[in-house]
Amino acid sequence: MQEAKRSGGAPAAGGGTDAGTEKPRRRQARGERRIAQLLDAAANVFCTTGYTAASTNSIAREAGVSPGTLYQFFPNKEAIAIELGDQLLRRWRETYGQAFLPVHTSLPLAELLDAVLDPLIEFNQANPAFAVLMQGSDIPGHARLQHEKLNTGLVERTEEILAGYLPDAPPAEVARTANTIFAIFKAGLGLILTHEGAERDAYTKELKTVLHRYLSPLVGEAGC
Amino acid sequence: MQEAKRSGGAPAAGGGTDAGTEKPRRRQARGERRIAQLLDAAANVFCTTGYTAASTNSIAREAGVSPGTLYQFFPNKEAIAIELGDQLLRRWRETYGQAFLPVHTSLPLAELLDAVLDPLIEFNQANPAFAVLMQGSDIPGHARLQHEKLNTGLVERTEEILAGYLPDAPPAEVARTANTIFAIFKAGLGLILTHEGAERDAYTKELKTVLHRYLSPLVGEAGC
Amino acid sequence: MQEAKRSGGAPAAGGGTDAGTEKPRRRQARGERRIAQLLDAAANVFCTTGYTAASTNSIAREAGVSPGTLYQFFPNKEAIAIELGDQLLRRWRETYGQAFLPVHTSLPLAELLDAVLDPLIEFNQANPAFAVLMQGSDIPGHARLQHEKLNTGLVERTEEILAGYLPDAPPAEVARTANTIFAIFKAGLGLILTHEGAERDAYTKELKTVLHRYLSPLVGEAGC
Amino acid sequence: MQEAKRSGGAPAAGGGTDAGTEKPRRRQARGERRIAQLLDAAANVFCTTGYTAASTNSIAREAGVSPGTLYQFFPNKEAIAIELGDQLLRRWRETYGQAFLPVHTSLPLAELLDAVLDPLIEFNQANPAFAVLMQGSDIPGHARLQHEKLNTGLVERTEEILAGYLPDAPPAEVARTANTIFAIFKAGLGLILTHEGAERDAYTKELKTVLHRYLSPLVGEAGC
DNA sequence: GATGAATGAGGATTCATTCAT
DNA sequence: TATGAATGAATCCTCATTCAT
Repeated sequence: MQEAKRSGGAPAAGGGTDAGTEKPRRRQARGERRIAQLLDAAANVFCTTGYTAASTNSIAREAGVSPGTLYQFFPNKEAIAIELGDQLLRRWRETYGQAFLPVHTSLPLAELLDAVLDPLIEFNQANPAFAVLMQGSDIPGHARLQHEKLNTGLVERTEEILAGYLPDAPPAEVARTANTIFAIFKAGLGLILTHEGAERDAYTKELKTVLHRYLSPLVGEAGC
Repeated sequence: MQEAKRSGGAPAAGGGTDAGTEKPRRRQARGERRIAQLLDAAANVFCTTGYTAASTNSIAREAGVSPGTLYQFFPNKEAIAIELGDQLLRRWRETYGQAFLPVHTSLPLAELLDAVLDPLIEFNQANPAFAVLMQGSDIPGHARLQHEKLNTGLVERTEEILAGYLPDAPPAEVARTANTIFAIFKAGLGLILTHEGAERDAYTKELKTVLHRYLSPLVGEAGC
Repeated sequence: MQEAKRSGGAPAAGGGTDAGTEKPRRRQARGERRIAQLLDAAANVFCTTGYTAASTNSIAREAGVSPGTLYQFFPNKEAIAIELGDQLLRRWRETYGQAFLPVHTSLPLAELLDAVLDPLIEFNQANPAFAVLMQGSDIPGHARLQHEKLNTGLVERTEEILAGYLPDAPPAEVARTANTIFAIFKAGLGLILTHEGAERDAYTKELKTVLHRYLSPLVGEAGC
Repeated sequence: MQEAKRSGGAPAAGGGTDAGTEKPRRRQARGERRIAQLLDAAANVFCTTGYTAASTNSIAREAGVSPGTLYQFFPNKEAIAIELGDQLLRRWRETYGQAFLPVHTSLPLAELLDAVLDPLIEFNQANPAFAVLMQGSDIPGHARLQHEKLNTGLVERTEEILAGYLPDAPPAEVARTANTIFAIFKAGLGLILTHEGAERDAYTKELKTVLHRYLSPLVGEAGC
């Protein structure tokens, strides 16, 4: 689950390929594991109780470590959320990120939506904390977390794709459209994640329908 | 500071205007005022800090009463949120509710959307706590609050209207569509409330566009 | 020990002499008692462990109340020290303060020293926390506490008396002399309070000797 | 940052000059360096935050080593303070100590004071931790640290000098006088170290004045 | 009904110290 | 030796809730 970073290599001292950059760590094998444990635990707790109600003690307990251990790796609760967001975004990019580059060339809208949404939804199902942090209507002073990292990343990506389809639209309008798309996506994602089985699929389809109908006039496709 | 309301008066019984229907709760006028004070304060505090971070003490302070007084009217924090939701829903119905009944007859979609959304948005601007409680991504065990009251109320209303337009659709589909509409509405409302001036208007328009494009095929109108 | 504030009067509502000024309190009889208890406890704990090592929980425990109760009256540890300092200074002034006014007229130095030091030493023996707060080499950011309250009060008083004796000295020099006197006093007080019986008396005498010899040339008295 | 002093020369034992007595601790050169590092760091931290508020972790961090390393050389925080006091006293003796032996022969008081105080003040300016540990009004159970080491050392030295001047005084009185002198010195030192430039010099002079006036009658000199 | 005092468990965070590597 | 991870009790402080007046 958390072993995504250093696949190969000796467990203690990181092989020999990039010797030199590894000096200031050393005994961090254990530490890295702990960090992963803690982030996992935080993801669970954030999903279960939300950010505000999540206590650092409960995260530590969930991770099976003492409170002090948590604070050896994170200076406070916010830092945990930030690092978790970063990690999820990184993981997202590593997992699906590359697939996006070719996407926005000039696919038909329906296929574009499939290509973009399916991986996102899949990733959110596998990492429900992602949605929690994106939504983040819980996190005090959340603009920092939300817009600087998770959302900005995705909104900007949306803007880029959008700009490819709407080269003539004024940037403010593109931004507004991207925000709207993203808000709709989050709303639909909420419905998808709170349903299961056939209903979940139906809501997935519905989300695509909404976005297709919203966007087809913009990109000059027949929506009817 | 806090004893400003204890005018004179007998401890148990006061006026006499509405005797008859209201007999056993005469001197509850004071109580009603207290409740209104407290709910107002709660609305402010919930908007400012969110539900979880709002403390009952801060609500009492904001209301200018003591913590003990708060607990004379509400058994716990959750009850405050529930009652606030009820009150807002009641207020909503009192203010705009009647106007809805005739609405869903057979207006063109665009006008229906105006007729439904404009009051809702207006009401949410005036009562931002409404949005907070609707969104409610803060409130632990929120399904109870959300779906039992605010949302259900509005979603059901949406379903009713929708059913008027789609008499042949299976109920499950109507429900799903209503949920989708409502989710989109909340998402758009979030954008609207977090922007101001021209941007706010633009997002309002965008929300209507989204819904119009989503719904026009359903209701058999030309959307293109 | 802490009943110095409202000697006479009914326990609950403070007699009738100053009716009118008592409104905004009401149930604070209990509260005042608690505050006194807490300040007493703080005095003990500060004396025993010093400011930094004193924990708010230990103060509450010493006072026989829960931590929460402490925080109903004091926002934090510093506030306790400040209020304790204020209370001690107030008590000092109430107890001996008036006696000082006539003092500095034109007593012979030896008698002035007796008149000033004996009450101060006596008061410090009765209220050892006074010395702790004066010394205050413990309290972080202590300039606020020390110089604004306890010390300033006494140093200024020293300056005034001194200025009476040295009308021609430049103010900077008077200030320096006052600081020196006060520092010597605190040093001597430390010795006095850490000894007992005959030794204590001997150190008291020694302190007076030091100050007498230091000051007699200044005030134009034969010191030899 | 912290290894700035290890210029040439082994500080205590290292080198090779006195081989023979030091045989079994060859490779302790590293250890000595570590200890010096740690004590330096402790001195800084104690000066900055005081003993109680200084954390062993912060000392280790300031020294650029891990907490575990610190505990390889010191069993606990108190031991660090004790060893630091010892080291400072040793350093004091190495630097100025010898000069004292001839001092107390029979200098005039004013010159004696210069001869004793100037180096002490200078040393304290260079090693502010010395004053912190001497004062030590922070250190819980400080009698141990204070009187067993720093202070005793200096007080005893004062007693010796004093006894040279007052051969007929009873020892208890000599001890009391020495304590008084030392207390005055510490008080004056506090004033000196908290002022700068001309004020610092003025307070230095004032301290000498105080002591001169206090002592001249004792040693049979004309103080007027 | 109203007040404000009282509670104590729980929150985030730190710290002296120990342990595995 | 040195490291840095680990601990858990203790720190300050808050909070929902209750109680005496």
